[in-house]
Amino acid sequence: MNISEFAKIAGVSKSAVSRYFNDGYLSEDKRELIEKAIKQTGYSPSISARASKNRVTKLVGVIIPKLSSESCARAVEGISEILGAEGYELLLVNTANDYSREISSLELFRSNRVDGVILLATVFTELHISVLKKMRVPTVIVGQELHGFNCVCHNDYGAAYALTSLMLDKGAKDPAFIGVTLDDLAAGKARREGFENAVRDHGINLRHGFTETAQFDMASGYDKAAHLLSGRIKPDCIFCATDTIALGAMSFCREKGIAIPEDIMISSVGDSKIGRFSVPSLTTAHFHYKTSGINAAELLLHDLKHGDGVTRTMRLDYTVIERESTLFGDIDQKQM
Amino acid sequence: MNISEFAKIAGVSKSAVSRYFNDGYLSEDKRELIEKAIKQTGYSPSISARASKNRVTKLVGVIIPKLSSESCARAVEGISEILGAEGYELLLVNTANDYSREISSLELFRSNRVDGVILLATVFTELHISVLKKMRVPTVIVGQELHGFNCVCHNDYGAAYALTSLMLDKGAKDPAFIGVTLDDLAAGKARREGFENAVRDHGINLRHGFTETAQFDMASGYDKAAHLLSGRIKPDCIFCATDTIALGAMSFCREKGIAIPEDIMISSVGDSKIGRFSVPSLTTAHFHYKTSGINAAELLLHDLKHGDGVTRTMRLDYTVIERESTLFGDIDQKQM
DNA sequence: CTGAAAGCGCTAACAA
DNA sequence: TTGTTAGCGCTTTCAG
Repeated sequence: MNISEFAKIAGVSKSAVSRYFNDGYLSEDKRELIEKAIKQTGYSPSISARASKNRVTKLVGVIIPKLSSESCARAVEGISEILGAEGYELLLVNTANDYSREISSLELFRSNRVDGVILLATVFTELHISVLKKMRVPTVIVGQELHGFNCVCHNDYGAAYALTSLMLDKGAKDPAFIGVTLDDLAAGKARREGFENAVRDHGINLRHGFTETAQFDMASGYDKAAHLLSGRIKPDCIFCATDTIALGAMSFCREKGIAIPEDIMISSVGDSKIGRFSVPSLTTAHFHYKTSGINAAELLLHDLKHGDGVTRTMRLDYTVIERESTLFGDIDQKQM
Repeated sequence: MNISEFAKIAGVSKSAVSRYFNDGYLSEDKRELIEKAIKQTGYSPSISARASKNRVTKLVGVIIPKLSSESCARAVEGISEILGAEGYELLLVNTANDYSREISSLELFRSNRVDGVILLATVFTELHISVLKKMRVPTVIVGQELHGFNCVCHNDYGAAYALTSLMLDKGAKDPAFIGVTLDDLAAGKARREGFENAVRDHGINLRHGFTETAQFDMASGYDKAAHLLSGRIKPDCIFCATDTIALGAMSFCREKGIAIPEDIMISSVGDSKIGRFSVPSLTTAHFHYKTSGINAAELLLHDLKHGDGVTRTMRLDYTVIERESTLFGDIDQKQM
């Protein structure tokens, strides 16, 4: 059923039908005729054809590294909420941590198919930046900061600094660090700097060999903790770049009978659900992932409506959540 | 930049360009000319215009109740993996548990915009069914069984039966149940029937008042457990329809000093990550959510390629994972 | 306010 | 193999 056919059934002209579904410069009579015909036929105009004429798809491309990661899912929920309310739909690409797919998806989105793009970013290569520069649709980056682009990011440095300080203020003297690749400027570099500066500002010398670099998974956290805790001299607190890594480290401690927090304190960033239920529960920094999605969507909408060429960076702050893994004394006082 | 303009630059005809991007019935000379021009201009054909001609969008609509739920995320990952490999992209709608949005999304997808639809279903109303019947594009339902439609579902009944039996075989005599609305035929009705039949088959009379209906969240699991455990006569095992509910119930027990599994055994369905790290860890049935997404995508592709009008139902089996919450004796033997 | 007609960017049938 | 030409279904002038 196309517009001509439908117009014939309704007894009006094609243009009248088109107007009905668009601006609506139409008399009541025609309007009623058309409505009646819609009830009969169930006609609805072809979105593809409309997109082809208008050059507006009402689609936003969303590129994410891993859908089953809690932070990603939350951010996408936020994006979906805002964009959905404005009549946009999401074209979702799950790269499954294959960063080359980020590039190819960006290229796919570059000149057509979508009206805008939101990229949940991890690592930026030269290629990323060159493709991003060529984007012809508004684009927002979430989770990383890249000068000259719209960004919504988290205060990674601050969170790491605060959590490390928390442990040192509680009397830890020999801190260690398990981080992720420094290629990841946010989760890698910024969190490491936050840790290191907190240590330095507390007048402590970071011991050589007390800095590890893990993958983004639990097994790796386990291994790195094993390495840190195998020497003669052992750290009395560990700051981990992610909850997942911390959970792996805790798993090692539990196995070896190393008491948390008595023998060693542990904290990390992310506030994942599991950290609330692990034993001990995990001291962490909550990042407002859903909010970051919401803000990214709003930034994009702004650009879509009045693309003023000005790029904006928005940094969301964290909330420290202290739980058992750094809590001396009243262990029963578990926070959820 | 449109095809005519580009054809002029490349020094070939429009059709040659079109052929280059499609079947490729083309001489090497032309091919090279076009490739050179692409490098110069970065031209790529408009997907919208192509969709408008072809009536093929290479888009599949995916409707899900809650993206941040582990099971959903995993299923979508599976879908994305298979469909992505075939050049399809996902149009994702997150209904945020608002079931009326399922209807409106289905209607949106009904006649255009997407080539096919995958619905992660929860509850079927009359309206759902009537809209589903009117779908003009291939549709696959995941997580529920609905006669006359393509379905990929889980063995809810069997999992509930198996877990309940496991607890009764270990000596529990007085089982209780915390389920969800029976409107949800899979997670609600089938799991409840699995529980009840296992109880009956063990020659046990289910005590009046030992059947509760909760929401899909932890707080509700907590409340229902409180209710079950407040009477004079207390159950010695609880089967919960979902891990989330079980975690809530465990939280109540922990607070009241009720020992799991010594005083009461608990098991549930889902194998969520948290259940692996909770204390005690949770005995559960693993459902292959990602596989269900993969199979749904494959079913859809089959229909897309040679829509033979035959509807298929695929039921995936479960794997029982026994952990501490039903494990007497060697409590240290924690399974991850 | 309305309908006819031109045109969006692309594909496909056709004749060469 | 190629270019010309006639569409796809819709929107948008442009007269009236």
